[in-house]
Amino acid sequence: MDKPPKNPTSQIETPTPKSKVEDSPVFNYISNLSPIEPVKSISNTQTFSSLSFTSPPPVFTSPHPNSHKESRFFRCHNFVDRSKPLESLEGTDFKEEVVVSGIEDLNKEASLEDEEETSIETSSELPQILKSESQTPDHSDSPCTEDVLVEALFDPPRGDGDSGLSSEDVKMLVVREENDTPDCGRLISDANELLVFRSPNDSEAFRCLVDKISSSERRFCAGVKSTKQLDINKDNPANGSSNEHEPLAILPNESVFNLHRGGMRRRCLDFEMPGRRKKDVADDDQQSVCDNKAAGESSSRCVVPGIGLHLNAVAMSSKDSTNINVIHDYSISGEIQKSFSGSTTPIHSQDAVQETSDQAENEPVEEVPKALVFPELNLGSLKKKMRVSEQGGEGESCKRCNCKKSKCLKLYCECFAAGVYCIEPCSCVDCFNKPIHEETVLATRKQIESRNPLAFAPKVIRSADSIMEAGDDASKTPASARHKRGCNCKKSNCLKKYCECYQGGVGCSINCRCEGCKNAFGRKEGSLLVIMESKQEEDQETYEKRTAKIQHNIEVSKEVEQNPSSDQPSTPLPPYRHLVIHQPFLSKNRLPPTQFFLGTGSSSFRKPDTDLTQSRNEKKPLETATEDKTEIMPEILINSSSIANIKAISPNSKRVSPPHLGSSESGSILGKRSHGRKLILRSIPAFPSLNQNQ
DNA sequence: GAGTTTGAAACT
DNA sequence: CAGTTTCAAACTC
Repeated sequence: MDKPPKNPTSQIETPTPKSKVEDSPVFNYISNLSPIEPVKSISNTQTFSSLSFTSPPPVFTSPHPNSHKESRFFRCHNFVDRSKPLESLEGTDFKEEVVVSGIEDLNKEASLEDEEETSIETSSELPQILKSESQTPDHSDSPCTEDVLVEALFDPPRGDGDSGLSSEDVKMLVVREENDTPDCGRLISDANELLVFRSPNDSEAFRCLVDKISSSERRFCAGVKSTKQLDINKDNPANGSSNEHEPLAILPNESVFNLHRGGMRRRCLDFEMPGRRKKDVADDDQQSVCDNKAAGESSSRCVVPGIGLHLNAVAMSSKDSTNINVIHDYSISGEIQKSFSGSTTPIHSQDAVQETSDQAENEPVEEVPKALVFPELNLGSLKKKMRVSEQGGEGESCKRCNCKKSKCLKLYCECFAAGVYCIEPCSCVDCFNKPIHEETVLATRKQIESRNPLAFAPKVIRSADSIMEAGDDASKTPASARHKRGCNCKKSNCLKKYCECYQGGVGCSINCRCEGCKNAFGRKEGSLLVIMESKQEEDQETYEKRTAKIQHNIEVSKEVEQNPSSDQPSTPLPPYRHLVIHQPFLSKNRLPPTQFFLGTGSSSFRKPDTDLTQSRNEKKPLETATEDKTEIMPEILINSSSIANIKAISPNSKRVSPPHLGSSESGSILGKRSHGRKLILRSIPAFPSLNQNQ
């Protein structure tokens, strides 16, 4: 707030940039190619801004988390935008979107699973909204379906409880949309991609990550909101005089996205977690939203399991992974619909019902869920959190801190680090990380960001590649993700949560300075190589199996699609799906499969700016990747076997992930990698990074 | 629940 | 940039 160091401009610029961007030939080109619209550019800026909260540029810099998701989101939103110009958004439509988005956010935070489930359940409303949107003439294009799908998936919340929509409804929607749009296939694929991205990032961390920031912002915003309504640019969704939508409404689409994702979730989480935060008085609005949603839907959303605020991956990783998985299933492109109709929906729905049983979800999904969940993570830290939070699902999601001396204004504080306000459950002393001290929080945040622009970025970045990775092991491999900076473990051998890599469910990478690394998710050193080698061995052995499995899964999925009635628990969602889903997050303890090497988009971490751009770029590619998914898996496997070849291999240039084996994350390498990887961009030729435009 | 261990974050 | 200190989570008992 005080002074936006560098980036502040980005926020401010957001408005202007749009025009510029739009005008630019590149923009036009892009817009033509992809569903992305001008809004997108805006969104980007906003999103970042949102991330940074009101002003913090640094946040923007931290690209990863958000960026991935954002880019995708943009699309979705974009689509919305398309249908409705920003202005229109302001109108009623806007509310709808907002609501949806808000829901999404919540879901994301909570957990992808919930999202999906909720989406299904709650979808009743959503569908309508979606429909309306989809109906919009603009959408005739593929985007519509995509958006719709995406939203549907994410939407969750609203209300519902609902009920009503069950997997069938969702299916209907999907189908309907598909029918509507000729390009359904593409759309679907896109949607899948989008979904995929979200999920991971979710990290992500995407989802998270990013999400974290956004969420954090949201919280902050909540606090701020009272103070600032005007700051549209900033993000402050907070304005929210009244309900959710207001703040959101204020924000441009992008902001909305961000808000939805991040802010909404966090708030919800916050509230939820504790049983509801009291703190966020300001958040009341938000709460109302959450509550509404939660209440309506059942707290499930909010509760959502666990999702933690933390965006970063850690907390999320475990559970989220499950969620993500689910999403992925849906997401899986073309097949998504199938999946919906097929096992997935029912599964999810079931899960949703159980909500709490995120893990349970897995059942239907098959392996993924269980595998995904980090055993340790959940057990360990979650334990505490769980305890504190108490509640069900929520508990975990929200992180609580126990700061005694830092006043929750340093990165020592998990809440602060996650970009969220401390809430009741926190046991912190002299906490300044509250809406009441918004200014202080923001100022502090800026300071920290000034020192390290990526300070608030998700620690664990999960690249799309991760998805790819999956493999049979998918459940196992978390690898795709990498820790931003790497760990420095000396005594824990990277086998305990002391290790951020391990905690995040990712393997150690070159960036790590750990000693005696035994990270179950992947060792460093040679780890990459080692892993690869080991993997190669496995791969050779398993590769065939995996590929067979994948194919089998595909077939199954198809069958399932054909026979929707039969849920396939296992769901055959194509293995990839599972894999992808699984992988992104923590896959079980296992390892890290080869993928890391690839790219793991995460790699980008180190260099913030570059990373950002890269990451963004990567993200895009990721989207494109969806197509490849089916192939990707195999490719991945292949890669694992012969990473070196990868680059050369990528024929279409689709995946050019440079195998930086070692590089997995290394910053310098990262940059390269990202480039390589991202390539794919099918729809998008080469996006100039939107952010960059900013 | 208290105390210890650990490693990130912050500081010098 | 390296070394040290501070801090809070993770872990152990």
